[in-house]
Amino acid sequence: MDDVFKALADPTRRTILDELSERDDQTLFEICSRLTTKHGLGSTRQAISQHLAVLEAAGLVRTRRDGRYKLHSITPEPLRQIADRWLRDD
Amino acid sequence: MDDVFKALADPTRRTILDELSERDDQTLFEICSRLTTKHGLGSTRQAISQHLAVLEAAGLVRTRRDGRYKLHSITPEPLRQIADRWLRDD
DNA sequence: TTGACATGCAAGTGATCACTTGCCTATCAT
DNA sequence: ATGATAGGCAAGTGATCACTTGCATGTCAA
Repeated sequence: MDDVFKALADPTRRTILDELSERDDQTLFEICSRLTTKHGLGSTRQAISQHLAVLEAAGLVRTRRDGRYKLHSITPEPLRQIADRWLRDD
Repeated sequence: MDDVFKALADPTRRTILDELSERDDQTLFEICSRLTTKHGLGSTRQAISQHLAVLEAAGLVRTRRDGRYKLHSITPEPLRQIADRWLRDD
C-alpha cells in the first residue's frame, strides 16, 4: 500500500495513469509521444520507463509482452481502497 | 491537488489521518502521544508539527485555536476526488 | 545476417524530503 | 510576576527521488 501512495506522489506518473485510463495496451514509445503532444511533458524514454516500473511495482499498471513490444495497461484495483480508508464513516 | 498526493505519500502522515479520523480536535501533544502508544511511532514533537503543517497546506487537516491549544481535525473533502479520477468509467 | 527498432540495466547527479537541533513566543495557573 | 505548558521558526544533515548518461539485450524486416 505504501508503494501505491508513493507512486501517486509524482505528477508525471499521475499523467501516465490518465493516459492509460483513456487507452489500454500502449507501448513505452506511445506513452512517451502522447505525454509530449497531448500533455506538454518533455520527458525522455528512460525517465518514462522508470516511472512505468514504479507504477508496475505498485500494482497500478500491468504489462504483457507481444514480440518486441511491451504493452501497458492500468490496474485501478489498488485505487479503490485509498479514499475508503478515511471516508468509511460517511 | 499535487499537495494532497504528496501529503499522502508519507506513512506517518497517513497514520496521523487515521488518528484524526477516529477523534477530532486533537492537540499536537495528544497526536504525539497517541502515535507512540497506539501506533508504535517514536517521532518528536517538531517532526509531527511539520507533518501537520503539510497536511494543513494540502487541505486535509483544518485547525482552530482555543487559548494556548491548537485543535486539529481531518478534512476528507480532497480525498473524495482522488479515486474518482481513474475510476470514473466503472 | 545486418541494421533498425523497442526495451533493459546501472552508475552518477542535483533536488527534494523527513528529521533533528536550538532557540523563541504565547498562554495559563499559582 | 514566575514557572510550566503548548506551540512556532529556521538552519543544518542524511536519505530518498527523479532524471540523465552510456551501453547492452532482444526482436523484427530486408
